[in-house]
Amino acid sequence: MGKRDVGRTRLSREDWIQAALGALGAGGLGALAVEPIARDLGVTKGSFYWHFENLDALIAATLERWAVIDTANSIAVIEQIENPRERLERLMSPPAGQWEKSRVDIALLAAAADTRVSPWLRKQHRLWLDFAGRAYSEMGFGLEEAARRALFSYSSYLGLMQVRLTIPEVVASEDELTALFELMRSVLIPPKP
Amino acid sequence: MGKRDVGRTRLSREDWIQAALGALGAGGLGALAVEPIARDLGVTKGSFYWHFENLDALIAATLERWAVIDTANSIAVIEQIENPRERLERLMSPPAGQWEKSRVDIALLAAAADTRVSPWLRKQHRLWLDFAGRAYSEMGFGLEEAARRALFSYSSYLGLMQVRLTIPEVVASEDELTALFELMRSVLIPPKP
DNA sequence: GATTGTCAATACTCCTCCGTATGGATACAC
DNA sequence: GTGTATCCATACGGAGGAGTATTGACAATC
Repeated sequence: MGKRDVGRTRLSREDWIQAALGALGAGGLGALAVEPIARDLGVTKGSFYWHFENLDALIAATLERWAVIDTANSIAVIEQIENPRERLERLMSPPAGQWEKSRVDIALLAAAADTRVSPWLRKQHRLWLDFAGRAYSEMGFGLEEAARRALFSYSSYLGLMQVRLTIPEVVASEDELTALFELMRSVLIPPKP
Repeated sequence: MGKRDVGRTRLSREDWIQAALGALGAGGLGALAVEPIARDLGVTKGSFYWHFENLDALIAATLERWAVIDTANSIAVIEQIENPRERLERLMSPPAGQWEKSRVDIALLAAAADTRVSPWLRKQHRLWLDFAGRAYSEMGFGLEEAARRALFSYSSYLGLMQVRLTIPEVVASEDELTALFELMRSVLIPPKP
């Protein structure tokens, strides 16, 4: 966010990626630009072009990093759970802790039309859909129905985060948010037999 | 879309708004720019600045127009139905005909961070939420629960359209889309008593 | 302490877009 | 057909960002 201490240490490729993630979450893909980020880092673009080939390289590196932080961090953990219903319940819970993280998700969703992010976004979606689809399948749904439910769950989840970020007033309190996700689970995960 | 016949008739303010809507749906808010649209219309920006004060004026006019086309066309029609369940079912149906229309919706959602569209977007959301909330309320839900269900329905609807536009492969056939919305209704609209 | 490698500042060129100013063209009024 | 309003082209100026090339500062190494 704020400018860093001027004249302190020198920057690494990693610093640029972190700053890029911040810019992406704050201002969308359009904010992922060399000169603005350089200003924010208290540096000129002379630095940037030493660490990266060009802007596209930064975007690619940022997406790559995000894939590790985001999906791997959530799905990889939930995958350990053996009970499929429990997996789905975890999947349909409010993002733990930082809403800043989901800002990046929404920013990427908003940039779905951009050819530099769309292929990457497809992969992320497939991961989620396959994962949720498998859980539904294990719960006894046929393949088609399982895939369909997974897709609908995913859509609802994304839509919920998007609306929350777009019009925060409607989800004023944390309690309201909890209730919303509770409704989501009760509606999308069939009751125990 | 394609360039228009060069040297034909002259343009009206209306033509610019139509072209702007096309650009918005095709390339997002970023494509709502004077010179690109002028090129697409086979005209220079000399024309534009005669019809409009500046770019912001075009954006405002385009949003205004979209509010009429979109909301008035859907909600105003459904509002006539007296049965609340039927209203909800109509609300949660695939957008009639043109998917081009939902492209604009998604583009605007993607631009939610922009201060020129966010106030307008809020109004649209409120319209939808109030409308669906009232329907749920009439079906016997308490105010809180009705509002919550409305919000969740809206989120799901938006998410569904967004995912469909982002990864069309997952909703390959029309039948699959129909099935998806059917699932949505069956899950979000309580069965008849 | 001189050398080499790492990182960043400066100073460009190129491009795209916004907005203005002004004059030219076309249609309509009368 | 002359005049006037309407619509558009041309030619500006200015801003901001992508890249490149060159030089400078600092650190590590030997």
